[in-house]
Amino acid sequence: MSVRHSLLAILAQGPCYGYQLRHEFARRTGSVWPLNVGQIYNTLERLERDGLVRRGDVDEQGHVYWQITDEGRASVSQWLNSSVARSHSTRDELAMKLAVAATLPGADAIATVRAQHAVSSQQLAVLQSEREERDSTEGPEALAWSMVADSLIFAAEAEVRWLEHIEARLALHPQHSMALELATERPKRGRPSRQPRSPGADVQLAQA
Amino acid sequence: MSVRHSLLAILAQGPCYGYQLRHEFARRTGSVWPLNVGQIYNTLERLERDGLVRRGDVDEQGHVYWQITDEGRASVSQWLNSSVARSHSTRDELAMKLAVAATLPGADAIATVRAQHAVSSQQLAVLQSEREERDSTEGPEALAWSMVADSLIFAAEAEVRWLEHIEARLALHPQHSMALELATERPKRGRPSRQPRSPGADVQLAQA
DNA sequence: ACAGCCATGTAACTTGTTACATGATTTT
DNA sequence: AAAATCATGTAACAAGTTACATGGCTGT
Repeated sequence: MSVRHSLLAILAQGPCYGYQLRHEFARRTGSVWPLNVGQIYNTLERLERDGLVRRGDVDEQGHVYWQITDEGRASVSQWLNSSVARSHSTRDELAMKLAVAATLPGADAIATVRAQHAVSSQQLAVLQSEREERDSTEGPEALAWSMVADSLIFAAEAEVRWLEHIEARLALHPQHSMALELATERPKRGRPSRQPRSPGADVQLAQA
Repeated sequence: MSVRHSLLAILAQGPCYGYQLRHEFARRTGSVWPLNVGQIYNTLERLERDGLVRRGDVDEQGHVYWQITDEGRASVSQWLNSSVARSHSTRDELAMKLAVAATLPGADAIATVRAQHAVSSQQLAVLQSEREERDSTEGPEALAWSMVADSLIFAAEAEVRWLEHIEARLALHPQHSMALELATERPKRGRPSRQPRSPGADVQLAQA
């Protein structure tokens, strides 16, 4: 929903045409999240379908200017005045993956965590050096970029710290103390337990 | 992709039926990300379509057990052995929103940041107290939960710190030093600049 | 008998995302 | 003339998500 809302918010500043929108979005987000041009036109059509935007004038060059509607303006205000609900709604890909991996009897969770740690640390270092390089740059665009960059850095730092935290935790426990076998007895309503699976038929998740 | 992969990884442990998969997923992720049952069946059908899973036996109770294929096993291994690419691919909803908001001349970015800060701090506090409450609980499920909980807490802490960081930054600068008017001159290829917009026709983004 | 959970499934829909077709203009 | 960029659009698809229909079983 964030791309959609961002484009709408930009349109609240004044009519834009497709390519211009892409440019404005890039300026405001430091070009961190590249936007496929096609997505702009898709999003515009969907916004039009929802009555938040309408096709406006076409200039001599053939540029199609889109303008926001009153309903669209209201939607932008609502967006800016509401807060982003995190935690329980947002699914964190990495947390989900590592939680699942850690509870998989066949998998080597520590290796997965260590590999991720190497990559995440590297990414963090890249972000930090980029940040330092551009620190001297001035102007509103640079400010916008540094805001986004800081967000990435803060998030990456937290990620690395979390990875170190759980690595230590996993290292403490013997081998697979988090391993969860498939629950054979159903939670409620007594049902006949499944025939025990043949022991060899289990996972072979050796790191390929 | 994470739900899909998680379900497949669980199936690598042995055949499961739909509801069971939901239960196993919940156990492994501390029930933090509730999964609509319908999504399980959708995902299973899509995994089947992609050859990663096949319909297996049906027991006396009518439970349809799904089993992973060799291709599916390969996919799980690949998942576990690859790292999650963050930063440039992942779009952070909040970072994107606040970057856009901060560059919108009509919007009160500081107010938006402060409102978000209140909500995020509150959410962090809730997470931390939940974490403390459950700290004494034992067993693999509790470990799995605490892993996910820590991830949420680390991320929330980073979010709050970032919000404080940018609030200070925004407070320093006069009023709208990050404001970005729509670029009237196109970047390259000299094109006639658009007729200047009428001054009153601009945004009225007073907080509703 | 009835409410509620277990269980499977289907249909519709959302955003995001990419690949492609088409043409104008501009730079080299 | 060729290559690159600007610009608009279309078609298809992925993953996630929800609402709903349909039964069976179970506890009260």
